[in-house]
Amino acid sequence: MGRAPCCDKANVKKGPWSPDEDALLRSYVEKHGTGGNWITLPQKIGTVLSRYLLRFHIELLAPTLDFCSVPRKVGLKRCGKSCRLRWLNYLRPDIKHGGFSEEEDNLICSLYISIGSRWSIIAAHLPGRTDNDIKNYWNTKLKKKLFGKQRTDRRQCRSIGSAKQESDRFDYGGLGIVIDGVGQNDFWTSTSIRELHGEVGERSSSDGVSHQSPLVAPSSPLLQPLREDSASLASSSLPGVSTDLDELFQFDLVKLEGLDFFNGFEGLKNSNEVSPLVCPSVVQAHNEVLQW
DNA sequence: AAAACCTTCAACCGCGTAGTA
DNA sequence: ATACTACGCGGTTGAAGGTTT
Repeated sequence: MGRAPCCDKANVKKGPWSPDEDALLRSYVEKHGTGGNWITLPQKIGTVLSRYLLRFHIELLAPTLDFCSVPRKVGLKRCGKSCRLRWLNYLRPDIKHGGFSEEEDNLICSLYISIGSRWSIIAAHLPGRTDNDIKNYWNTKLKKKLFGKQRTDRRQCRSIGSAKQESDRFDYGGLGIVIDGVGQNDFWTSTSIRELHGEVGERSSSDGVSHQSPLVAPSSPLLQPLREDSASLASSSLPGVSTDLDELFQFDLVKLEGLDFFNGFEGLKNSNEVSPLVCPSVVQAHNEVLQW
């Protein structure tokens, strides 16, 4: 018996996000926040959007449009987990896109040498960078740079998003409100409209969606003190803290060959101490973990 | 020109952990 | 104490696009 899936795999869309999906998620999260529950977020987005579209239809388009042309099931057909990832890695307003600076390279390298592939901790020291971003950057470029492979300088002209992605789309009333994932049987009937009206009426005051507090920027991990990192390092699945910390800082001297280009690595080759020439925050992190 | 190969990176997967009933 | 649920993390995958042959 495996673990239960986090969502109904058959009814969620996978693959690259379309610009419309991005816009839906972004606007919802910016307005309503996540509500502390990513799993139910796609349904909430659908609920809000359904009400909006129905009102839009009734108030503005009723004289001209057939009710049956109003989409009944709208929203994000995405797994909550996927929404979380998309928001955290791409849509968050404080994300820094684009190439890494030399300074960032150095910091990533030194932190990797110091604490290994704890990408979330490393990301916490690079404002605007995500762990996924740093992990990819490490795996594709920095690792090769560090361990001697020639890096090919290549333009990064990959287009963001997925313009090529196909999906069933519904252009609402030809007014530019485009909805993805509307199938043949997903349109409103007079019965279903009544049902929704009843439902909205019953829950108008205890709605749980419209009354959620607006998004509060998560306490930025970027600003958290290193001590927290140290604590999480020491407590994260490390049964024997001192032993494992020792292992954590056992540098493989073979792997450190070829690091000469990197300021401060000379010291690393000769001892288990982080050279003070390495970025100060790394020294601090290293020392605090050891002290812990 | 085109096939083969390589690189990049967004997204997925599954596991460990924390919180809660 | 136990079971369940959701979150967060790190490893991996695969599509897209670039480069080489």
